[in-house]
Amino acid sequence: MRSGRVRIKDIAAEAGVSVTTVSYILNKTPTQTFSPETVKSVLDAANKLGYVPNMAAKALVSNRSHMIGVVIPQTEQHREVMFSNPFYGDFLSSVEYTARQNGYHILISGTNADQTYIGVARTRGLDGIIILGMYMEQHYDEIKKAGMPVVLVDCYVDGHDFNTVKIDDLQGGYMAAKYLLDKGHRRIAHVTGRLKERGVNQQRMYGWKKALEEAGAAYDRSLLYDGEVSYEYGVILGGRLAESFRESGVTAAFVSADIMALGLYKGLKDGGVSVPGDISVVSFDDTWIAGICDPALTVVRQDVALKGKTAVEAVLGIIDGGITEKREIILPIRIVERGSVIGK
Amino acid sequence: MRSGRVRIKDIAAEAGVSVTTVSYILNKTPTQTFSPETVKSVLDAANKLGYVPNMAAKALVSNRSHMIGVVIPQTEQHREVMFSNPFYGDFLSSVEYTARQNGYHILISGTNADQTYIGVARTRGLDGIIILGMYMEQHYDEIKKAGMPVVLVDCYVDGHDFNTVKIDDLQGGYMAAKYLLDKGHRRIAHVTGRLKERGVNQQRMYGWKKALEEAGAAYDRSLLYDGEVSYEYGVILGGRLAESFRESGVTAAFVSADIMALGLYKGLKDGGVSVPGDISVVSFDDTWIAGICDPALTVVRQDVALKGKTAVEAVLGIIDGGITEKREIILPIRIVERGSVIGK
DNA sequence: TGTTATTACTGAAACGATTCAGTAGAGAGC
DNA sequence: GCTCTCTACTGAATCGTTTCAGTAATAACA
Repeated sequence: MRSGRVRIKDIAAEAGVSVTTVSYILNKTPTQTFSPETVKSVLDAANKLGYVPNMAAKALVSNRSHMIGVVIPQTEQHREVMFSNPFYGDFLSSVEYTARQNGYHILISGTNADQTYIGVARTRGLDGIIILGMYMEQHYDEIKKAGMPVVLVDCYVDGHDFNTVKIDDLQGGYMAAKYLLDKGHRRIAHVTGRLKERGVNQQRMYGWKKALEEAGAAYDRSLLYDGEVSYEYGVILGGRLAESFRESGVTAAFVSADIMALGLYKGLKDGGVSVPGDISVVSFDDTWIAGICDPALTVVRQDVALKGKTAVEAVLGIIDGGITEKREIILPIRIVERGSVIGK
Repeated sequence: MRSGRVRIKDIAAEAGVSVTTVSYILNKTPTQTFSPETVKSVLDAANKLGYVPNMAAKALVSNRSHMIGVVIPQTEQHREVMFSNPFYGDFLSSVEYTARQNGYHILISGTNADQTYIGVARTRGLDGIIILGMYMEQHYDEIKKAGMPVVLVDCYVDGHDFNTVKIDDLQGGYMAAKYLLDKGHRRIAHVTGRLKERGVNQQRMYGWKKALEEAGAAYDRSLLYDGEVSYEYGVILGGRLAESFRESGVTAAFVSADIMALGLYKGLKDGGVSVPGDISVVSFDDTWIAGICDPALTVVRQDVALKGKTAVEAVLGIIDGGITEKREIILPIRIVERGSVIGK
């Protein structure tokens, strides 16, 4: 049943040339020249026999797996990779596509206790890795030592010399709050998650705070709603916001992720608070769900697909040797106005 | 900078034993016995040197890559793998997790014109593949010939002898329509996509039709709304449904995917038709978005995570040689009542 | 004491590619 | 006719494992 594997050796026999010749011709090695007839006979033989290269053998000798790893955060309660998070989904679609266009495959993996991702990466011989939003000081040395091309996405840990792709999250938070301030809002809550971690949310919060302070608008701890970046926490925090709605005087909220914003909608609605009637909402990211809720979310938009593409190109740039110096790529963001904000 | 790779040979030298011994000890080969001291010295040496196995070499000699491929449908307009589709996202999370628990990694890939997935699978030496919802008669022979462990998920093409994991989609459609009929609805539209393809949607439609016919309820072509399985098409079809709402007498709709149901909500709302006030909606799948819309969707629920887990276990069963006969696994479904249906 | 098992370990051939370091023959230049 | 350069091609080592087929030494059995 199992089709006996065709090897380069079989092609060589069929075409009456050496294994070396077949390898050179199949790989179109530019430094080697062959007569058109030889080329044709090798190609024909390969075709006729149904040759399929063996990546394991290629990888072993060339030390190139043509795979890049993608590390996606997991939380403790969530032992699975969160493909369903729209941000990760959009990002991965783009990463997979760009990699594939360049002849690479991606190996997505969460990490578990007994295996660090870098261990997997070395075992699998990954050519490079893209690490998404990891709070990774503890892994820094290990990664460094592995000497593997690495691109960090959305990483705010410093003291490393890895290449980075990100947006200006502080500026994004600032834009969001400024936008609401310009619309006449004065008490603007911020709904976010994992604020203690040195990540994008912390930056967005700083931006929000900065805008409030600059405008001389009230800023106090009670305006800050911190939880997890999830729909469920959006609901919870929305509930809290609704509860204190009357006395707090809050008229707008800046939410640091679309998925939380949807939860917030639900929490507010259940608490009898309407969007944007009672509270205007600005969200962040502009994943595909931002457009499908009601009212559609006004957001600070980042191009997640571009981010994925850029990350792949960056890691490929290191792998192929072009890029050697440390580089930080900051992608643009902008406000996209939809229906979740009204002026005050 | 780059840490010189540690090989088994280096461990052997360090521990003063042969390469063979190291290999056996590291792999805990059950047929081989060694003295405790030897075992310890090898393990210590491996640890001290920071040994990381080389999967490419392992794969080359053992013909096992410990990777399984996952094929996710792409459409023509969508050249990227649709991670963002909640169904695929939920499925992949589960597949990745289950695979990882079993020491496997998954290779997700779309296909492009010049490379069939099976070609990738053979080149990469994948140990097995999970094919999701593919209308794959044209690939049947190729896959068959590759002699690779395959599990088909949600596949309704017959004449093959591959293992299959699915639900009873016809029964699911029947349940949805029956549920609405029992609630007193008589004119029940069906909103779906890619009906011409021999896939799950066709089956669900047959089930819907069967229930209508059994109940002696009206069934005519005008009740059928066919498009693509996407949010956008949900909006379009919702718009059409809203347009003809007054004269059609439709009071309920059975939608064949959550993502379309969300679109339908939007289309109906824009057309001035309310859910469930004017039209009750039953959706299908129960992905994470089914609970977050308003009103939350009453759905025919399938356990997508279980489906992913089952698919991985099935393919692992073939790989490890346990399962050889053709098997068809049908997972259970049930109605989950939420807020999108009212009685008539 | 001689045969047979058992334990602990090893040598070397694979696996399927790549690529360095050639070689043989033809043509050019003088 | 001699060297030199090119073109077209090849032999063999190498990548890091696994695993078959041993071997030598000791223990068990008759």
